[in-house]
Amino acid sequence: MLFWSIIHSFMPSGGGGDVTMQKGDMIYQNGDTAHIHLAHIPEVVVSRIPQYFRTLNDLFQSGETVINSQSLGKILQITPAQIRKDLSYFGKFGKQGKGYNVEYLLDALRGVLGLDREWKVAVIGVGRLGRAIIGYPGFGPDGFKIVASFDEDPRQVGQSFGGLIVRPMSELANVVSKENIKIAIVAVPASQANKVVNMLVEVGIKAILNYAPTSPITPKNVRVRNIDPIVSLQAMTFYLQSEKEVEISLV
Amino acid sequence: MLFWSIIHSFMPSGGGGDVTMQKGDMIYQNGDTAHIHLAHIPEVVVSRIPQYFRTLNDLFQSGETVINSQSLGKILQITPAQIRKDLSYFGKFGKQGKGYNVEYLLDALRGVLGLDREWKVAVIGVGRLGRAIIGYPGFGPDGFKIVASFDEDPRQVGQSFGGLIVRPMSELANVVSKENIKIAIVAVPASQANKVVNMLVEVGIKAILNYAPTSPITPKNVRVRNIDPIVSLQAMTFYLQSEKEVEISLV
DNA sequence: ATATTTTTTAAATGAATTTTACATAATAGT
DNA sequence: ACTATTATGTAAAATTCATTTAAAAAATAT
Repeated sequence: MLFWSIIHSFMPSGGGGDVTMQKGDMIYQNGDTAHIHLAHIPEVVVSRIPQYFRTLNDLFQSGETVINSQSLGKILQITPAQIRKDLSYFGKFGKQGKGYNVEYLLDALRGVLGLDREWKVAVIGVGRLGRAIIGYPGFGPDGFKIVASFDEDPRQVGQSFGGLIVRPMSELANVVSKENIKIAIVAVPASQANKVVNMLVEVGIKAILNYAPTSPITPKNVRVRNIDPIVSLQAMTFYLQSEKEVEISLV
Repeated sequence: MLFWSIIHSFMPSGGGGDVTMQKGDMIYQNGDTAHIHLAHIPEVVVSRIPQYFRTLNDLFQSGETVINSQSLGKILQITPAQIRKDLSYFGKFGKQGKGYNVEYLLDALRGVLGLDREWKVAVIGVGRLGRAIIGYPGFGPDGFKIVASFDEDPRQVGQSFGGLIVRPMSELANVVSKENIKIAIVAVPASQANKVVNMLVEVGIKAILNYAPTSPITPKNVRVRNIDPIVSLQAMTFYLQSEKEVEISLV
C-alpha cells in the first residue's frame, strides 16, 4: 500500500451526503483506488452520542432553542467537559459565550449517526417478543422502518402481524438483497440464535440487535448489540447485595 | 472515625449468607458499630460477570464439567487474560493446568451476584410492553419473581395479567415495604418515567430497570439500567455509515 | 466599552482498564 | 518418578479513556 496523506487540520463538512473529514483521518492509495479511513473514535463516545441526540430531540420538542454543556450535563448526569470533548470529535457545533443551538446540533448529530436517511430493518422471529417489536411504535419516528419479518416455524409463515406477512427463512437472502436491508432484529429462542445470526451475516446484514440471551460471534465488520434484561438485572443485584454494609454492635 | 483494619490477605468465604471479604476491603469503627467496606470493583467487570454466569449455565446444562479461560474467552469474545483478571477480583476459582470446574464456578458467581436467593420485582406500567414483561418466562428461572404490578390509569387497575392484579400507584409504598421489594421495572411512557422513578426512589426501591426512552436521575445508591433499542440501533448506524469507505477511481 | 459568560482546543494529569509476562501449581505422558 | 505441557493468578507495564487546567476567542449583558 502506498501511503498518501493524513489530514492535519480540520476541514469543515460541505453539503449533503458527503463524508466529513477531520484531524487524524487518513487518505491512502491502494492500486488504482483511493481510500478514506476515518479517525478512531472511542466506542464509549459513540454510545453516548445517541443519548445526546435523544435529549436534544426532547429539548427541541419542548421549544428550547439553545443549551449549554452545563445544562445538558445536568440532564444526562455527565460532566460538561466530557460533553464538549465528545462533540469535538465530530466538529465545532457550539457558539462561545452562548452554547449550542439545539436544532443545529440535532441536525449535526443526525448526520454523525447516519440518521438523515431511512434504515430498513428485518425482524427474525415472530413469537411473543417479535410481535411486540413489530408493534412497537418507537422505531418509525427515528427512521427505522421494519420492512420484513421472518420465522422458521411453518405455522407462522404467511400470517400477518402489524401489516407484515411473515416470510420463510428461505426468502431471507433474496429480500435482504432486493430491499437493501442492513439491520436485523433477532427475536428467536436462545437455541436458534447462533444459527440465525450466522445466516444474517451470510446474507450481508451489518448490524444486529439481539434479544436472545446469547453472545453471538460475528466478523468484526458486523456489529451486534445485545438486549438482555436478565444480564442487566444481575449486574444490579451485585450492588444490592454487596452494599448491605454489615453493622456489628460493639457494646 | 476510628480506623480499624484493612484486610491484607485473602480470606476465603465461609458458608451460607455471610459476606465474603478479600484483599483491599476495610473494616472501620464508627461509634459503637463496625462497618465493612468492600473493595472497589470496576463497573465494567461487574457487567461482565452476568455474561460469564450465563455462559457457564449453558455449559453446565449441556453437561460440560470443566472449562478454561481460553475456551470461555472464545465463546464470549473476551481475552483469556481478562477473564482470569475479572474472576480474580472475587477469589481463586480455577485449578492450574486444568481450568475451572463449571459447577463450582457457577456456584461461586451465583454468590457474587447475589443470585442465591429470590428477588422480588415490581412492574410499573401494564401497557403493551409491561404486559409482555409480565408474561416473559425468562425472569423466573434466574430468581427474579414479579410479585406486583402497578399502573396510573384507573382503567387498568384491577385487571389481571399473568395472574397479577394491577394495583393503583397509591398502594406502591405499602406493597414495596410489606413485600420487601428492592427491584422495579419501569414500562411507562417517557412522559411519565421521571415522575414514576422519583416515586420508586421515595418508597425505597434500590434498582430500576428502565424501558422508557429517558435517562432518569437518581441518588447514587439507587442503580438504574436503561434498555432502549433505539439508542442501541443508533450506535450501530454510526458505524454502518462511517464504514462506507469511499473509493475514488484514479484511472 | 468593559466585564462576564461559555465554548473550543491542546496539553497535562490522573484514573480506569487491558495486556503482558512469568512464577507457580496441577496434569498427563512416558 | 521424571519431564513436558497446560493453565491459573497476579504484579507490572502499557494502553485507553476521562478529567482537569489553561488560554484564546466569541457572544452577551451591563
